[in-house]
Amino acid sequence: MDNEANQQAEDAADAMFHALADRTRRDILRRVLTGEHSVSTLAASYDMSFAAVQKHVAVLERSGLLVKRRSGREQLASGDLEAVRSVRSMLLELEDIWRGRISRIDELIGMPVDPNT
Amino acid sequence: MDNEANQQAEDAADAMFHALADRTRRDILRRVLTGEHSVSTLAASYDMSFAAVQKHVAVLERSGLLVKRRSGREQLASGDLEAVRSVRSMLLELEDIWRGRISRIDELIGMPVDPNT
DNA sequence: ACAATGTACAACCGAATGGTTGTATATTGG
DNA sequence: CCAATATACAACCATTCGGTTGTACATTGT
Repeated sequence: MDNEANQQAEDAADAMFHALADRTRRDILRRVLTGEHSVSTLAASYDMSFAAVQKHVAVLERSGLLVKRRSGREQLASGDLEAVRSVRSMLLELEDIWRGRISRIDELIGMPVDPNT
Repeated sequence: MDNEANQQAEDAADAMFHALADRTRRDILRRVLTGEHSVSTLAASYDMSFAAVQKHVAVLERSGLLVKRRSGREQLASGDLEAVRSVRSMLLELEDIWRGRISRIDELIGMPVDPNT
């Protein structure tokens, strides 16, 4: 597994988790996952400047979790389901790592462990 | 739905996603999910000071993704599977929002959403 | 007893974050 | 054509972040 691609994967993970680590951005993401919203429409929902919301949208866009589409003077944002899925799969991978510990301990101690849940 | 509990949930989400938004911390989490590791052992794996690694461990601990147990002079860290799961469930919730299964966004709209995939 | 080990934490530093205001540039409606 | 709307982006500011070094303290091994 080349370090090249892994590095890019880590960069992507950094960007996505960082994008999710702010409640305003998570809220924006929830909204744009229900359908397209212009940046102005989104901005109207929060108690902060338009520029601040626009920057949050930019962070989400850079992470790939949100996609923008131009329509006249408006920029319509929508959430990217596949990106959300890819984040979830990273978490699943972590859980699989944990399951690896179970089987090892099972071997070592001889104590049968139930590998479900 | 009380804002009290929701606020706490958002705080927890902030902490967990923030903890995950750093590749060193993700790597530490992978290690401690395979089994217990002392902070020194972990620190030896990275090209940075012991204090830096210790702070990363502290961030993970504050987020709940990592738990520490004292054993003599050592502090043994292990990953908390349930916490990882709770993060994954947040992502699943987002995917459910996309599917339109969740009415959840209290304010605003009932935009019709195409319920496939 | 005491030197070595493992951990915690404070103080500091440069860079990044999350917010602001202000300015510039398209696009639209009348 | 012109004013209003929608967006982008720069400059700035306070705070947080990720790293450092240094100090303090408890536990261990000899």
